[in-house]
Amino acid sequence: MQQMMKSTTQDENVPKKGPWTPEEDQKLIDYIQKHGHGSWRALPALAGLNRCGKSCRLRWTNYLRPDIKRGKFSEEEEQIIINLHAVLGNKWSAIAQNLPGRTDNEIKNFWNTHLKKKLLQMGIDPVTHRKRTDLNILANLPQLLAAANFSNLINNPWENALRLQPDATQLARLHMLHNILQVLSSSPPSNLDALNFLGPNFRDHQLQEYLRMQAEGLLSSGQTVLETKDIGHIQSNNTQNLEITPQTLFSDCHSMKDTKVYANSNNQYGTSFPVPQPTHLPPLVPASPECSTVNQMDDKINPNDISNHSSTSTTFEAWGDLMDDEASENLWKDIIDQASSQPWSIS
DNA sequence: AAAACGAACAACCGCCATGTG
DNA sequence: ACACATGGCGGTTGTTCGTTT
Repeated sequence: MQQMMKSTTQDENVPKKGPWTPEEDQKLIDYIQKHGHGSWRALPALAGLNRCGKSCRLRWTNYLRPDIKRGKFSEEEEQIIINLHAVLGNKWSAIAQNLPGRTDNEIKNFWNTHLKKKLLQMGIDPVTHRKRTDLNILANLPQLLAAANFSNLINNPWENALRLQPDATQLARLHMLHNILQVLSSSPPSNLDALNFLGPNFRDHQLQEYLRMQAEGLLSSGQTVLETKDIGHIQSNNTQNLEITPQTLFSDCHSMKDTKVYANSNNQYGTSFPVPQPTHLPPLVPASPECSTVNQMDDKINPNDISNHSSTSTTFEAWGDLMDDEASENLWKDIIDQASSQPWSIS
């Protein structure tokens, strides 16, 4: 209550906060129409407003500007936003430049309140713009539980609860590996050798784990089984030069395959795809955006990625965030470091 | 009728990049 | 090269309003 009083009782020296009154709006409009905004910092005093310059700027750019289009977003605008978001991520200002009359703030709000939900209802992850697969993890739960000794669970529930957590982490890692292997094995056979870029530690340790889990049926049933001969092939060719590209490796992560992005000198983007399509591989999609630790990955999808690979290293950093734990921190750091040092990774 | 709740959106905050002296 | 000012940006919070109980 005291806080309420504080905000309503205006100190002359402290710039006012909160909603703008029609009178304030009119003062701002009048001043800018007569003089232009000039320096935003100087504007409030000159316009007779008890606001900070920043507040005036935001009020003008987001609400009062005469070229602002208000009202509901059209279907076409919706589609443009969705398409651009798939490419640009949360680059609201860049998206706004392709929607005349709409502000970045308006688009951001519209995304957060409408489009995000709409995509979720359609079963599309609003972060990755791919079909959601977080249920895949849930689908594995019965197998995970089966893997744990059920009688022990009854006798000693706490010990088993502690055991189960690392198993889940390991499973997540193996899913990651599985996806990498699938991408590699779907490429020409020589590219399978590229797995070696992950380094001997990774290869020996994780492949063994992968095979073990596969043998024990801990990988989800719909996934392609990697044959042992392929593993042997990988293991026997350590020295071959690498041809793998981020596009190859991440074709599973990003739906950029058929996407063309155009950018003009005004930083305006255009895309030539309707809606990103799922690829043939089981996607490597984080769970819901709200609880995912790899949300940042969507930021890695930007037009620059298409023309060069400047953000590849940060993509691997995101992987690092996902994968890290104390037990195998060094192992995964090795992987990330090695991947980052590849020719296609520009730091 | 009114309290509780949730959706929508305006506004703010903090960080960062850029320009300027 | 450095410090400072300014403006842009994305994330978050606060307020309002409609709906439900």
